[in-house]
Amino acid sequence: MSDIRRRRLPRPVREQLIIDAAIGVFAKRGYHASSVDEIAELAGITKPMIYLYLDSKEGLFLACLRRETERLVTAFRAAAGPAPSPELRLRAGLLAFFTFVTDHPDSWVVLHRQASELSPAIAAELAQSRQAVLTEVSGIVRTCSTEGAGPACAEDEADFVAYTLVGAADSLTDWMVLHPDEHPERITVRLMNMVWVGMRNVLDGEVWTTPAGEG
Amino acid sequence: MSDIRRRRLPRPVREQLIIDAAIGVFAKRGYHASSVDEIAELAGITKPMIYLYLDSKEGLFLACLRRETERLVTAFRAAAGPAPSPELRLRAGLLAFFTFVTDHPDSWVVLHRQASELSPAIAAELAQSRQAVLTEVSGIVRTCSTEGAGPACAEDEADFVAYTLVGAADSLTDWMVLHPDEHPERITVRLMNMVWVGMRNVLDGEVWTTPAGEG
Amino acid sequence: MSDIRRRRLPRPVREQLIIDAAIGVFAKRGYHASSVDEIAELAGITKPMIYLYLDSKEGLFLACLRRETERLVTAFRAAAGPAPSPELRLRAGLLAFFTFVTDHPDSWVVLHRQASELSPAIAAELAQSRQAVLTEVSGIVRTCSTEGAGPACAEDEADFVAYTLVGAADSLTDWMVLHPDEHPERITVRLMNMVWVGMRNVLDGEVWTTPAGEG
Amino acid sequence: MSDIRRRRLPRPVREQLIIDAAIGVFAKRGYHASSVDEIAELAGITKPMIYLYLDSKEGLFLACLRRETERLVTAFRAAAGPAPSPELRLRAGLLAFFTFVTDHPDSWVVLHRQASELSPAIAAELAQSRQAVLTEVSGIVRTCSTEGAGPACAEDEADFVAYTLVGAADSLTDWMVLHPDEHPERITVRLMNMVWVGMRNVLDGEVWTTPAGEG
DNA sequence: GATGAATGAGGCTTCATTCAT
DNA sequence: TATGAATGAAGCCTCATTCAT
Repeated sequence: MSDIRRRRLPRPVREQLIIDAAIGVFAKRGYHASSVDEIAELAGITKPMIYLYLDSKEGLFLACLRRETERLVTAFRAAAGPAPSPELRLRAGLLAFFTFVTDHPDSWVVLHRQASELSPAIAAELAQSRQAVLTEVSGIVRTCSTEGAGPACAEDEADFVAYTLVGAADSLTDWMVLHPDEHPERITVRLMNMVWVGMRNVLDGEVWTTPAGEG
Repeated sequence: MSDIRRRRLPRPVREQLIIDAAIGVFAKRGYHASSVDEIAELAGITKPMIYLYLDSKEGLFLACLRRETERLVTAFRAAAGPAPSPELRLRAGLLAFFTFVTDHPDSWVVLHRQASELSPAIAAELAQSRQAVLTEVSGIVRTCSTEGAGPACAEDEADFVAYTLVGAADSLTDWMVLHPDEHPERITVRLMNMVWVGMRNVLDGEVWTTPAGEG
Repeated sequence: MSDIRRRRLPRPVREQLIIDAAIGVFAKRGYHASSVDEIAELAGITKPMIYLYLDSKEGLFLACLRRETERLVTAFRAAAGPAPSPELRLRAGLLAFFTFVTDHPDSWVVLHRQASELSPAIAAELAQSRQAVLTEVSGIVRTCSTEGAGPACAEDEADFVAYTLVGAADSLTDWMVLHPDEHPERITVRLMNMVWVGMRNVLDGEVWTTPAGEG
Repeated sequence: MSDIRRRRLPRPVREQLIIDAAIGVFAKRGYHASSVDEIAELAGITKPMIYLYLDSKEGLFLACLRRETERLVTAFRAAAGPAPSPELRLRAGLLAFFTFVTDHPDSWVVLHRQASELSPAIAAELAQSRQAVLTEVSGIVRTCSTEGAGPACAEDEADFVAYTLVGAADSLTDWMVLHPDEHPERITVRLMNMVWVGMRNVLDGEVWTTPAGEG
């Protein structure tokens, strides 16, 4: 009885419902191919409400970006922060990431799979969003080197490792779609296996050399 | 005489010019935000020619995809194929990739940075294109395990590693933009350093375990 | 106590405040380009109040028209009525007009500078408003002829003169903007200088003829 | 046979037809209340053609403004230029004006009866258009003073007179609508009668004074 | 007396695509 | 081989107006 057609909701509630709907459509179609009409219909209201609350299609997309970036970063920090060692922090962060992507696949698509076609304002926000993720990862990575390496050099190396990790994790979200039975835990363990040793090599400045006797 | 404005070119030549122009525009704006008008102007002809030769905007995009996929796979194979060991094949392949991206950044954007917004036909072709890259990598990876592991299992593991590698490499193309002085060779070495050891652990089925006394 | 934010004003007061705001917006933007939203905001209330009190955007504009027409006509009559001779009545009327326009430029813009784009109801009211002004002027003009000319004919001539005068005066309001130091008195005198003699010629039925030996 | 549905006209021809239609609609409804749809329908084509040729609604309006301003100014000059005396030049100019308005009433409405609601670009063009008319009139007026008065002062006076004349003439176009049997010649003569003498007083710097024994 | 929530309708603009030459 | 002319469809956005409290 309390849901007499969920009409006349207070603004903050409506806004979240609109953003929910928008994420779904933006993820499915991409920014340009999404129509505000479809988002409005999915949200159960009419277009003018979207423009009243979120200003424009661009404003709507930015709102999605901001909300989901915050959610992801929060989840990542909450998981990685309390862990007692660099190794476990990285493991916890990766697990949080794969869990987030498993639970909110649309959000991840909206955050990281938009093409290069976006307006300056959106491109800036998107870059910032991606940077926020990289910053979290890089922060952990910097604490992972065996020795306490020099700061400037270490920063560059840590960035390199962070890009590698984020790219690998992103790509593995596609692999997950092909292996729906694999749990985030398993994937995390495998990725750790794959990068943990080599990552520290890189951070410590060790250099791979062409095997003896070859090209 | 030679500058009768290069009108009346034979069809195959025109087609390549059109595809050249299209890749530039698609990379800059993304599929949906690109207009056939702009591509026609950049190619120096009128729209009806595009429709006559490539059928539709979709057909034009597919042509771009196919040509560039073939170029990339060919470069990869030419580099990796002749190398005498798995390690060197992987190294050569990665180097070929980073070199390709450095030389043809637009092509890579068109191939791997298009949003999820595309029509079924395009989405299929794009998946196939990405799969072609993954197949090459996976093929090499499968020869890298220390022991000759069981085939079925190995295939899955090799795929996992391939997704990781392609994702890492893709992401590192962004890192390259921020570090324009780093050459493909340097990046390849670093990436090898980072994954070579761990990759073989994964392929050999070794399992990372939570460090003793934690979690 | 007096600044409980002036909420809950009695209806007649609120109505005047709304009309004040509306005149400003209508003058600045024109009828169609004005939005009820902007008027409501400027008036310090919400849109439903405007609809409650003035019925519609059209009703609001009509209310502006009526109030300002009455103000202008009243000012004109008060000035022209008591003067002892036709000449002085006309002079006083013109002075009242230029003074009104100086003091209430928005009102005059709303009254006489709206495009032809208005709804029938508004167009009718606007025509009536302009006619009210013309009627005042024409009434004075009719008393200005030297001789007591025949009525029917005189009426037509007086109308002609009235249109001329009102058009001239209207146009001079633009001239005033370019010459902000000129006072209404000076302009009135000049306009009188320019039309007084010829006006009476026209009213007396004298006909200008092409100068001898030309055309 | 040559008019197999007037389709596929060359661009310059189509453009003029579009402008013709636009003037009609803009005059009837005003800029804001006019819809590009209606203009397209009246022009016998579809909207995209309008945008292809004239860029935007604003561009379309500007094209109307420019074409009609040029026509009016040309007609005015052609009439006034050759006349042998100031008086006759003014008379010829006024006659050309009233003839133009009679023949192209929509053009005049578009040129001088648009409200204050227009975009900066349009407002600027409109001001320029009105100024062009005033400049023509003012140029003639300046030659009308009895004596050769001082230039600077004379310029100001001439402007005053020009504003008066243009305003009077504009207003009389409304009067003409109520008196459809009056020909431009008659109106011109009357207006000359009304202003010729007084105008020269003003230009010569004579000052009207309140009649003795009054005020 | 006053308002926050909501909408139907319509306007400007652009795009992929085709026709006739 | 090549193009100027033309369009159907659809998208973003805004506005006057009303409902429920």
